[in-house]
Amino acid sequence: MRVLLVEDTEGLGEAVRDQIADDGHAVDWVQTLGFAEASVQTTTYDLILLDLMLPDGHGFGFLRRLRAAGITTPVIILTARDQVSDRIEGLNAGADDYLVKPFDLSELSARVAAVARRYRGDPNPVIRLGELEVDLRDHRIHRSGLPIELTAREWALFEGFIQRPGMLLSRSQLEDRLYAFGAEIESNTIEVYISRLRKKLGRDTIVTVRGMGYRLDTHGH
Amino acid sequence: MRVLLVEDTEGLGEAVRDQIADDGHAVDWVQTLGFAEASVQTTTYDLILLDLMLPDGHGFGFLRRLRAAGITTPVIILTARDQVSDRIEGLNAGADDYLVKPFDLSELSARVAAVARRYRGDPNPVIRLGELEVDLRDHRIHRSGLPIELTAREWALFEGFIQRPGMLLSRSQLEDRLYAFGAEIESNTIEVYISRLRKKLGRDTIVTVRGMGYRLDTHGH
DNA sequence: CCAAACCTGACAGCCAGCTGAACGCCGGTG
DNA sequence: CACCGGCGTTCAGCTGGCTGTCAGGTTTGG
Repeated sequence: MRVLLVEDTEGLGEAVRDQIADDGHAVDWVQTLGFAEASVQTTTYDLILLDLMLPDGHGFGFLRRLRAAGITTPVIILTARDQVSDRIEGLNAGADDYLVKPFDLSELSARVAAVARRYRGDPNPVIRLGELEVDLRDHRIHRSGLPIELTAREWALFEGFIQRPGMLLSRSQLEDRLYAFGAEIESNTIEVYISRLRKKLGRDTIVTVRGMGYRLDTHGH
Repeated sequence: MRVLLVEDTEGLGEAVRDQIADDGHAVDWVQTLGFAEASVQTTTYDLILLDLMLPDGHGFGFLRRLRAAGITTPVIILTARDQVSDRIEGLNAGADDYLVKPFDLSELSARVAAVARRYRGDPNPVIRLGELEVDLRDHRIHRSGLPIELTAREWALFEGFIQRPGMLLSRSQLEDRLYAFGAEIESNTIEVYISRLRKKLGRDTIVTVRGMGYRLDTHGH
């Protein structure tokens, strides 16, 4: 998918861009409504991620102009506040979904994936990994035919591995998946969850790369 | 099944047409109410998918004229998310189901399949689920042979589970079934209805997936 | 053989979810 | 017109299990 990210905050913008790119989408990142307008006129996007408070105006106007111009590209709004009126107004302005900052990156991935699935009409993808069968949509896992229960956090972490099989994921990347932006964690929580996942899914499922991070064992052996 | 698709948006129309065709149905796609009226006069359809905002008028008028003419063909309405009151009005006008754009194509397939099952008088228009027998067409449920009464809301919720047995449904997905799209952010209404359904249908019928949503227990126990 | 990095069992606090109860609204009824 | 019963929604108290932390053990690399 081709994604336009409209976000003026440096740190957040980078994190979002990298995450979406890692998910396999092409991202154009602009920081003002002016650039956004120019981009949508020259390029056809499959999804727009739109921050509302921007240096040169409010995102609603941009969204309304889009819709008025007959552009039906799905739009997910990113906003700082939990203002209910914002949410309703956003949906009325033609937004498709809504993410309240701070959000964690797995949440973002999930929403973007939902749009992508809609876009491609993809059916339910079941991934096979050694003796594991993973149903991404239904959040179900079977190991040698037996169902395995994962908690919310365990799933969020494991999903990160599944979506990037064999790729090295640093601890901070994994932390960003589990926790809202900025809310860094002090202790060895990631290690604990890795441990819990290994206990449930098999010792060799996740491989430690000492000093670097973890990766999923794709040989599934 | 023979399906009439009334939808003026090019991209969406194509996607829907292809999806339904892939499901093995014959699709006629028209882009105006005028063509739609002409089509229903010359052909008998088993299902009509109806967009509401069309270049030559609003879909409700068409739907009402259909019903007034004694045509009982099932109608599924497709509409944008910003028309909150549409759902209630649509159901009053004689619609059978309701899909909010943008929707998942697999979601569409599920609803169409539900109609198909209902319409064809399938060998089993009654779904069996453990000790439950569910009659989708008549909205009747028997548990171990004894009739069970569900209220409107309870049925709306339960139907969502029945149409996608075993699939994980998030709270917001379930809320979307009960309300066109309200701001029902802070309330445990869904939990209350889950609780009531469990009381009527059996504790194990609906399984909680903590932090993620609910799913129907397909093992029926 | 040492230090750093990592693993994992245990545990207390907390939060998501469950449910009985109450309230207001609506349509039907006497 | 007042009453009544059913339905939808909200609230509050409760509970179980998830979560994050720590401590002590184990592995790895140099």
